[in-house]
Amino acid sequence: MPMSRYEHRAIEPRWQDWWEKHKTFATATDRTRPKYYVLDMFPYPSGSGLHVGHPKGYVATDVVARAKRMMGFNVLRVMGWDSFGLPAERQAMREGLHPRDITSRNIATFKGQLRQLGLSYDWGRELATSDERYYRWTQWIFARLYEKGLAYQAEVPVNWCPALGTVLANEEVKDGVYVETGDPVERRNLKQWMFRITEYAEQLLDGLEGLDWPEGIKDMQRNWIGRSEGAHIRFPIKGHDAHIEVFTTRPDTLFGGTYAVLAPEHPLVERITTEAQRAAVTAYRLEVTHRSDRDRTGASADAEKTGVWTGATAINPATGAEIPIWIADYVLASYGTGAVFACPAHDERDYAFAKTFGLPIVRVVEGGDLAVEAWTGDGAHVNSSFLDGMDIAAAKRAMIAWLEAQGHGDGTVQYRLRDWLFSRQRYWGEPFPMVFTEDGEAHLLPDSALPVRLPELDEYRPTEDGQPPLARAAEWAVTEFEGRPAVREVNTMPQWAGSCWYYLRFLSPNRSDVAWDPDEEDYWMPVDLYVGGAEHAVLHLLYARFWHKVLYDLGLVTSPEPFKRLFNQGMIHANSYRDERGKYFYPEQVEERDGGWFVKESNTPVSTRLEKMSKSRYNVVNPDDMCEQYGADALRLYELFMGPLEDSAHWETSGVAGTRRFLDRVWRLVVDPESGGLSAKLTRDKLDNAELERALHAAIKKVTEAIESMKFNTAISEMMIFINEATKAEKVPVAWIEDFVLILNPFAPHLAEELWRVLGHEASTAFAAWPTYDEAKLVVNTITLAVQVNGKLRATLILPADVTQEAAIAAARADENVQRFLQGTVRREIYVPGRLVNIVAK
RNA sequence: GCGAGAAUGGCGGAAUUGGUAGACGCGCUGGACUUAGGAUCCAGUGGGGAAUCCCGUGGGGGUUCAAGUCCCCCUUCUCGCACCA
Repeated sequence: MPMSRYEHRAIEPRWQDWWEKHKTFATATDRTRPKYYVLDMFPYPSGSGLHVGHPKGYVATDVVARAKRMMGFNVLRVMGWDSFGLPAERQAMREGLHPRDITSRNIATFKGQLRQLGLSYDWGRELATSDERYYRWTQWIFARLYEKGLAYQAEVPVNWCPALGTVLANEEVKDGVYVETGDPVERRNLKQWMFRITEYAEQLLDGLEGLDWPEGIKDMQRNWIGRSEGAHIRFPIKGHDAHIEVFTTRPDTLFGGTYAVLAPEHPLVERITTEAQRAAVTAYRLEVTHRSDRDRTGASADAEKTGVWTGATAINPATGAEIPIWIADYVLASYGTGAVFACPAHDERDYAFAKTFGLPIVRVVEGGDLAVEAWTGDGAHVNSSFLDGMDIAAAKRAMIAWLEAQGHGDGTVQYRLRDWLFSRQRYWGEPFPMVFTEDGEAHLLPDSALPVRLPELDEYRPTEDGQPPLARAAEWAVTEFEGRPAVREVNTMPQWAGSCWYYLRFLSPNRSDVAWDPDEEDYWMPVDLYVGGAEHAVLHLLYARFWHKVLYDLGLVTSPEPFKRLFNQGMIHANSYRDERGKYFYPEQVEERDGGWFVKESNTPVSTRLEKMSKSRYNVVNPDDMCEQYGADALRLYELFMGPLEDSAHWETSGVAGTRRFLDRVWRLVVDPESGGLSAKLTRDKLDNAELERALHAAIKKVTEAIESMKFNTAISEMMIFINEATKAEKVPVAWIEDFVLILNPFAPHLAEELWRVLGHEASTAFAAWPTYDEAKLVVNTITLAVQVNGKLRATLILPADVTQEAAIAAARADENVQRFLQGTVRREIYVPGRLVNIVAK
């Protein structure tokens, strides 16, 4: 039964079923072709489903995947679920269901939504991190890290979030609140699992060099790792058989060091505080522990300083002078050695501190005005004995050499990166493969004991005495280890764990004997293109690189870096509407008139602004509605046509109507409205229409290049130009339309498949050969030459493309309008072949 | 405060990287076909102007025959980091 109109509601589900039935996108096993592994950052399957912002990256990778298949690559294109995590646990508590049920329900929603978009995933490789067939291997990798000495337990001051009843990683806390929910976070000392990611700081830094990642993301990682070169210097403490070890990046300023500062938590504080100062020190330390993180971080270098003198003094090894030892919370216990020497003349923080407490300021570098502020710029050293006259770089080298020779210190490298806090007090996460015997010793379970399954619980809150929820599973927790009674670790792993290695599990997701097949790994890795949001710039991407580097060192993977190329798609924003009181309204509740926006029913004025899409802002656009009304192909096209993929974009549903109109024009060009067969406009004859043919080749070229450059918006506009020209043309050769349908295929696959059938082809477009363009066809035989006089456009001439410089200039000078402006002597004539002539006159 | 990026019609955005600014799309205006159209097609659409002209890429300077593009200064916005010694 031929169809005469473009009925996306019939076409799209039909092709989705067809692809599924024919396993069109099952990953090829042929190893003779080049491979291409294109990966989306897999989503957390939330309860609210997808909005149109989510698929932007998925559509982009789908275009790449589909085009690469047509170009002869074996493509690995997969999707899975980052399905452990807090929201499912909270939703479970609200609804009285098990997080597992919540999770599978949410996954079904997400999967249905993705399926509607016609994304060419190999669903046979679907995985979920909360599936025990998956997390068994997450535990297995933990075991490898533990064996390598990279996992350890420590009593550490942690970010405790009372509202959630869990600790959070440093990266998850900003300005004293949990970045996801805004709940306040406080400091507590707890025994936690840590990863020695700091041991890999240098490698993680160096590895960035060769990666094809956005420079901004690489910078953020460099910044996060925070390598700084400097020195450790030892200051003997007067009257104690002990010394303070400080870290400094400015050993050259040692002669200006007039006091030392310890972090309030520093272990030496207790020992060196004098009786006279003890009360003040104790009070200050207490005050600091009560001070929230928000107060303590987030202050700038010149912020007002607090602190207390310990009563003790140290000897400056350079000057031999006695300097007071203070404690102050501007010195962080967790960075460097938790102690600094202060050179107030040349450090903003020390300057602010010295001014507050009237401590001496001694200049050792020329420059600036110390009466006003610290001088941190370069200059000749003064008051510095053997350093006098040197600039900073030279003085640093000289000082480090001197310290090392005298045994007072060493040149060293320090990282800002901290060890990774890896345990959470949650239920819905991976259990650790660890037990503790009665002596308190931790033991790694053998691989044969994996997976350590989550026990069934009906209550996911922490216990009354503050233990993690797993402590409620008494029967589960009590076990034995090598015949001795033991208890299981009741913390679980953070959500980052599963996403650290999922790209490897996709290689052999159904193997129960190995985490991944080494041959598959050798063939497919590294990921050729990884697309996702920039919000994962430091967290997920740094953690995953860390695990990968460990696996590389263990010989378990063959590539030192997991993601060769990274691309961050921008977010989609939409207008939101709210009244004075902050109440939001749905777009269909408001209307625009007289230059303002009003609620239709009440005439209440509302203000509009562009915001991130979210349920609470009433500005979410649902892809299901778009698929229903305009079709998945139109939606896919609009997602990419909005603007450069990396930019954030402003959603306008009318734009989807625009890409839909384009697809309608394509349809009408090919399909006869009466018969449903080929349009009479199409011809099997050869046709001499250089303009149209050029437009086709321009489109093929642009689309081909877009697969590498990811500049899909301009590629789509080039396809539109071809269709506009073809619509105007009397006749269009079938062969040209066929090429066009093939380049359209990655963007609008349902329509392309349908038209491909109408054009008489039996096979799917999925593996049709990618059209090639001919540079010769792109050459035009006439050029439009811009003619300028003194840089101003005075005429445009149509000339043969092979016009000589002389002929072009002659034609330009002959032009009537040019003549009018050509007064005075011609000083110069500039000719840019094929583009313009500029005549410079008097 | 430090670091990175951005600013082009009513709107989203193009511009071979120094060579006709505004491609393509949205929106808008007019027309055609229509009982009707939120369908389709055609024409127009940066501003000013009768004009073959003038002005115009956040603002100010500069380099150049020629600047959205290069250099200097400023403004605004976005993102990241933020007492890391």
